[in-house]
Amino acid sequence: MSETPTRSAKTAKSGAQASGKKDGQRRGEILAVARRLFAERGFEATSIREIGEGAGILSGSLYYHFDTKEEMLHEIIKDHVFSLLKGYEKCAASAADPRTALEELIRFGITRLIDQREVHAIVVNERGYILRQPSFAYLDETWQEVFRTWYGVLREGVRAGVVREDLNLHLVLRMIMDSINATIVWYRPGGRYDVEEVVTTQIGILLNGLTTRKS
Amino acid sequence: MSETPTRSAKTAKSGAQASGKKDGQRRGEILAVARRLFAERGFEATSIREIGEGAGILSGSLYYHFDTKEEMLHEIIKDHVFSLLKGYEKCAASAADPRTALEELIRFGITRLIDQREVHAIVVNERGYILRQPSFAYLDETWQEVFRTWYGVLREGVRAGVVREDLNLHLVLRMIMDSINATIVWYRPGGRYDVEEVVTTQIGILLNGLTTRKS
DNA sequence: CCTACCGATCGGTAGG
DNA sequence: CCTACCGATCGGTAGG
Repeated sequence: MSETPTRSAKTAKSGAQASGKKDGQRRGEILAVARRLFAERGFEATSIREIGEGAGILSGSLYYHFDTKEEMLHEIIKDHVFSLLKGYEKCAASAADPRTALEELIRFGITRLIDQREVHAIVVNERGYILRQPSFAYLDETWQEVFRTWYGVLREGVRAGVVREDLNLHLVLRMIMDSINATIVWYRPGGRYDVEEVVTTQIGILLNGLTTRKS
Repeated sequence: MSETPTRSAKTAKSGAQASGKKDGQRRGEILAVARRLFAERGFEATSIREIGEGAGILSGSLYYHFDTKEEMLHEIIKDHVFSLLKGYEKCAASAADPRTALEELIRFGITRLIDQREVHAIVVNERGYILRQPSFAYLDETWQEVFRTWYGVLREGVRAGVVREDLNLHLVLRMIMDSINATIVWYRPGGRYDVEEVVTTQIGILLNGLTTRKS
C-alpha cells in the first residue's frame, strides 16, 4: 500500500459538513489519477481533460476540488520530500557508526523511493519546471536539508577514518544521490530485479569505493 | 502537401545551387537555437515561436527549413548517440586491460557528455517522449549497442579477476551509466568543479567498488 | 459535478 | 522568408 494519498490537504473546503469526508475522498481519488499521469507523461504534457477522464468527470469539474492544475501538483509532492528528509535524519541519528549510517541511508533511500516511485518520478522528471516556479521554493530548501544530513554523516565518516579523505565530499554526495534517484527511472516492481538486489548492488559499489581500505 | 519527401534529414543540402550553402548554414543556426531551448525548457515546452524568435525569423518561416518541429529534434540528436557509441567502442578496444578500459570508458563518457551537454540533456530529459515516438527507435537500438560494449568489458574484467563477481553486472552497468548521465543535469562548466575533478571522483568511487580487493 | 463557453496558444499551412 | 490564417487544444470560468 504505497503511494496512498496524504489527505493532510485542506481537506474540507469552506462550508463542507456532511459532504466533507466524501469530498476529501474524491479529492484523493483524483490526485491518484493525476499522480499516475504526471509520472507517466509529465506535468505539462498531461491535460486536465485527461485527468478528468481518468477520474470519470469532466475537466471543468476538477475545479470544484482544486483551484489550479498546479495545486494538484503541490498536493501530490509537498509532503513527500519532507517525510523523506525525516526518514534520512532518523537513519543518520540512530546508526551505531558512520558506515552503518551510510548503509542505512542508502537502503532507506532506495526502498522508500521505489515504494513511492510515482511521486518521486514526478519530483525528478519535473525538476526543471519546479525550479522555475517560485511557489515550489520550499521543495528546494528541504532538499538542501537532505544534503546537509548526508553530508554530516560523510564528514563523521572521514573523522572516524572510515571514509576516504582524498575525494571531494560534495561531488561524492551528488553521485550517491544521483545513483539513488536514477533508480526509479528504470526500476519496475515485479520486473527482473527485486529491491534487495538493487540495494545490495548500490551499497556494494558505493560503499566499497567510499570506505578506506583495511587491507 | 504534407507527404512530399522533400529535404529529408540528411539530404538537406542536396538540390540547392548557390543558396545551398547558405541555407545549410542558416539551418545550423536555427538548430543551435532549438538545441539550447530544448535543453533548457524541454522539447514539448518549447514553442516554434520561441525558436523563431531566437533565430530572428517568424515561426512560419521555420517550415522553409524543416518539415516539422520533430524533425529539428531528430537533426539535433540523431548523430549524437551514434558517435558516442563509436567513442565507447574505441575505448573498449584500445585499452591494455579491463581496468584501464573501464577507466577510459568512464573518462570518455563524462568528458564527452559534458562537452555536448545540451544534446545530452535533451536525450536524457526527453527520454519519456522519445520512447513514445516510434520514429526514434534507432536511438534505442544504439543505446543497446552501447550497453553491450560496456557489458563486454565488464565480463572481460570478471574473467581476468579484476571485477567482482558477486554483483549483478546488469545492475552494475545501470548504475555506472546513471552516474555518468546524471552528471550533466547539475554540472555547470566554469562552476565550482572542473571536469577532471568529476572524472576522478567517479572513477574513484565506481572502480574501487568494482575491482576485486587485492589486500 | 455538468453545460457551455472564454481567450490564449499551439504546430502547421497557403500563397506569395 | 513574410503575411495571414487554420483547426485543435490548452487551462480555466460562469452559472446552475
